[in-house]
Amino acid sequence: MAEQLNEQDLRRFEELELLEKAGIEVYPYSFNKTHSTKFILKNFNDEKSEELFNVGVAGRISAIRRMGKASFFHIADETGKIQIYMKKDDLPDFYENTKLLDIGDIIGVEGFTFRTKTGEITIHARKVSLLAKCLRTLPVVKEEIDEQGNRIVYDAFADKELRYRRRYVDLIVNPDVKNTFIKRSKIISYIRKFFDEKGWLEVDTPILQTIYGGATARPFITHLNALDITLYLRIAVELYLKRLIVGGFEGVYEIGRNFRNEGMDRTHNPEFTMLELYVAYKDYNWMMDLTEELISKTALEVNGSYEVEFDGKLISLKPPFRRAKMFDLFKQYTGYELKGKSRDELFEIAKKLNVDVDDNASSMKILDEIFGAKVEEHLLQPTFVIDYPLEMSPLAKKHRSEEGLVERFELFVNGNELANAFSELNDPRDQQQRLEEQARIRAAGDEEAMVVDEDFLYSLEVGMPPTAGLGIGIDRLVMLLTGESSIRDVILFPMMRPEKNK
RNA sequence: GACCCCGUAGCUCAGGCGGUAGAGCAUUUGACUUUUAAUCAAAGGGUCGCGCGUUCGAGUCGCGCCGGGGUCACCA
Repeated sequence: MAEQLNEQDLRRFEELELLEKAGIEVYPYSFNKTHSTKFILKNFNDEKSEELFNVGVAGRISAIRRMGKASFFHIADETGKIQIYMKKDDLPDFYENTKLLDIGDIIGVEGFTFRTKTGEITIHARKVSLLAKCLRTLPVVKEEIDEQGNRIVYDAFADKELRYRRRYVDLIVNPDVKNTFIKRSKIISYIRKFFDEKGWLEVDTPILQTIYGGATARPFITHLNALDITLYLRIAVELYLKRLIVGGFEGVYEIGRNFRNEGMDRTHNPEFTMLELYVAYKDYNWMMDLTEELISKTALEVNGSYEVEFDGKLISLKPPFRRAKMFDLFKQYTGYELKGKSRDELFEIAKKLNVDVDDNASSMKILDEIFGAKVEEHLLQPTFVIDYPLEMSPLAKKHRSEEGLVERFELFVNGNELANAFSELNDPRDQQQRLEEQARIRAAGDEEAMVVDEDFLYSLEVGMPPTAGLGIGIDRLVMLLTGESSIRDVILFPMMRPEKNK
């Protein structure tokens, strides 16, 4: 991308020098900002305008309308925009310099608040200070409010590549982007509050791990020079949080970054934020109730409503959520009873359903394919899919009454997986067998199968109480609650291929 | 990884039938002391993503590469 200075950028560097020559301190050290623009707009009272007679506001110039010996600016701070009125008579020494101000410059304005003829609350400047010059031309976005009160945006900054690579510009120019990330922050802090009130402990466990586990995925590999060993960036926090349950904590959670060295698309970024929660003495039924409470309350907290619009589809997060056993869903949407079927029978059924499967696919793989092709699309409204086949879930406890199944649920919303939870497997003998089975699959060439973690097995032998565990993909939850359909729109700095210098 | 679409001025986009590049905003100059997509007048600004080829001539056609978006696959 162009790092060169264009005509307009050159002019800005020139203006900086002209301002400096005019005796202006172009990079001062601070500014006495007394009010936010939002506060002023909310609290200005025409009857008592003297209350906001001495204000200091600061922000970035977003619009300029010069009219000879008077000018109107808009400046934007974190909370919003406010109009500034500058008049030559009131700024005798500075007014000439206002010609050297550009859209994007950061200024501080001291003055009094009034309402213009056309009714807009405005700061009448008594003193204007340059706080930082914007030396790079920003996209110019113009806005109009129509009679219905709708915001019409002209020439919005729309180039996705530049918006992601220069998120700071995106944030300056596209106010909705800022709102998305404010909402993201609110979602995460609400979840913390919700868990903290339950008395559970937020913990930090290693990101650099000698053995990675807790999920099936390929890791990022790195090296620790001090010990000359290979380390992996974590793909999940599961096994460490369970060790803490063994250690005697009864409720622990972690909200943190996981790293998976796999494909990137609309719902996958190589690093993503995961929430995991483990609570002792509980099972997955209890966890289902909790998940429902958490998701619905979070929606209400940040959106003021259980309803979410996604791609024009209306989704209701009002509890209770639908609960359906996995094999009942298969029966409902394919017409076939798949429970207890052999691998070859499943293969035949998949063919009849026109689901593409590899000739040598395992029965798990076939079930997964059929689920993805025939069932997921029906799970628009929140649905707990319950009781998965054992082979798909090496860390989940065997079902108390159903042979071949585990006590596991996944929450689907809008056809996407949002949460995954089990009654955690705490029998070390069973866990050992399952991990050894994973190791066999791995040896047979599946790079994503799990690695045996001997210390984790040792911890189970020390004894883990019955425990319920939950994982929620925070990025996907944020997507759901903001209506964004790309994970890149809910991650501030999404992974991008580096630009090549030409 | 496969396929489809896109890449033209700082931004948003037009041109695409091959003849040497256009609009709006932004910028510069001038006018304007309550404007608000301010207005009016004039001017400047482009290796048309990069490279190779076809052609008298390529932004336009072909091939390759780079970057982005989307669909699928892989994956949770």
